[in-house]
Amino acid sequence: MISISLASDVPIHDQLVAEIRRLIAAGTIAAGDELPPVRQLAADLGINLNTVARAYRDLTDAGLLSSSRGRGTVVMSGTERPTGEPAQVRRRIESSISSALSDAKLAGLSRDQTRDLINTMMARLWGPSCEEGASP
Amino acid sequence: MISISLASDVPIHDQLVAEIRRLIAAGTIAAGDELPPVRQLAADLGINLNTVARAYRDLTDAGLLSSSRGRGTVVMSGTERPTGEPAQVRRRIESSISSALSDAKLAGLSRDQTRDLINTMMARLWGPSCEEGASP
Amino acid sequence: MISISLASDVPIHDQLVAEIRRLIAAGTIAAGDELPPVRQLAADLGINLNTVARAYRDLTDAGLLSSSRGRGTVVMSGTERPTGEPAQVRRRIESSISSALSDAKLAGLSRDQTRDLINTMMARLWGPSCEEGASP
Amino acid sequence: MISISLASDVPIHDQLVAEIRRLIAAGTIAAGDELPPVRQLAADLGINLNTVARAYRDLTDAGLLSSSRGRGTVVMSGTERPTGEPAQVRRRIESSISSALSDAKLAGLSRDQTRDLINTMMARLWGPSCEEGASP
DNA sequence: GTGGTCTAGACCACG
DNA sequence: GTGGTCTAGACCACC
Repeated sequence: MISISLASDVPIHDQLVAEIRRLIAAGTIAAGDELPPVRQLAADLGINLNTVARAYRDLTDAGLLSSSRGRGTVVMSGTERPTGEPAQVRRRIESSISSALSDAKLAGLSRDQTRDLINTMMARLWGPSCEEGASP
Repeated sequence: MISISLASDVPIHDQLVAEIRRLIAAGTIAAGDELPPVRQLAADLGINLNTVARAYRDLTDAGLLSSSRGRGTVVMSGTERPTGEPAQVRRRIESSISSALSDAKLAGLSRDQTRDLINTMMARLWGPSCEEGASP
Repeated sequence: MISISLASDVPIHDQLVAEIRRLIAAGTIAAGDELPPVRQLAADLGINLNTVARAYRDLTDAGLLSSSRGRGTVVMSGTERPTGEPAQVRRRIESSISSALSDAKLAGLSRDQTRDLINTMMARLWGPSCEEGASP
Repeated sequence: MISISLASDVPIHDQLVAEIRRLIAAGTIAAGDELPPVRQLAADLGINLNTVARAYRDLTDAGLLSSSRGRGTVVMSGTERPTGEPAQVRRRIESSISSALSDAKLAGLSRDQTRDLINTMMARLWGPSCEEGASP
């Protein structure tokens, strides 16, 4: 369920963070669900314990996970997440999307390639769309 | 041309980096173009000189800018940019988009809200689309 | 009696922990006293049940509270609290105060502002001081 | 200049963070100053490289330091620090001081002991006070 | 030289 | 069993 590329130049723990965030956003893992123990996930992915621990810690600091010794790591309920004021949230999202799109264009992707990529990934998060299958 | 929010919780230099990346991706500033001196940009935006310097440095590290004493700061041409292998690039883009979409969903944005936001920002990068609106 | 700011960037459960610690330290709630059930406190404060539960858990882990099913959550007596060796305690306190003062100075508070703030908060914990004001 | 206790139950990297924050707040190290390389500080303190690296990273994330490969770690200028809105800052400080005072009282320190301790540590941050030497 | 990352393996505290 | 911390030592990328 979690896919990691050891060959990527993106640090493994950052990839892990992104993957877990994606699973939470997609609802694949929900508030209260337990994440696999660091040792097990590390073994499954073939990476070191500390690398997983760091990803868990980063997400705990961000308020998405809650881990405690002896009790495992669970997904926090949505209300626990410090989102800040609506305007701030909006800005943060815009900044995040702007970066992603600039990344794509700078890498040479065309508008349509980028749109396809985004549609694919939105489908993974929100479920398949009714709009995109009909027109092309 | 560059918009910065001092109230945002996103670090100012990160906002600057995102904005400049956007302008480069959009072609508003092209390879070889000179960026304003750090002092001038800092004064224009009402922010600290060091903040601008750090943004320039981050972009220089990323290979998008080239600065040297006396020559100012210029945009590198696309072909000089170190992009890495195609598969790596693809992964990096996917990772970037995945994070942005997860951000949006975790912040409570609906699929349509996110789609609208993306369309707006794509229009700023690639020009207005023919699909989403009839007027332009 | 407990004041929480939803707008603050300090995690709500951390605010709750600090507030309850303050009430215990001030003697407002004493050893053996029962704390309100998580559901009630959550409803009173208008926050999520899990948030209160986590605060109670953190305090239980720290040895200040004791909760068990059916008995509710009660304040532990001071003698039962695991404090560690005197030297360790001293170090921990110093570390805690050092952090607080550094926080204040880094945020731009002057010596007098910080002193006033501390005096106010000491008065809430130990009762009004004879030194700082003539009236009480 | 930096003092660490290996015997303390406070994690070493947290002690390091607190110490460096203190030095920055006290002005002992100022904006633009370079911190010792991770390897050197680790050797000086007799601890591991990674432990120092983690402290540096935590402070970098917090916006107090700026480190980049090959260039060392420097203290950020005050304007770069994301402090947020005044009201938020005030709340954060209050929360920090409240915790410290509760710590002290719960550990059994008297009002006077706590006051003395605070005066000592304020003197280290803001310089010796004129007020405290005269009366007792 | 610098910081950043990852691995391997150990110990601790908690439940 | 869990997560948290620390050590030792390696490699990388950057300057």
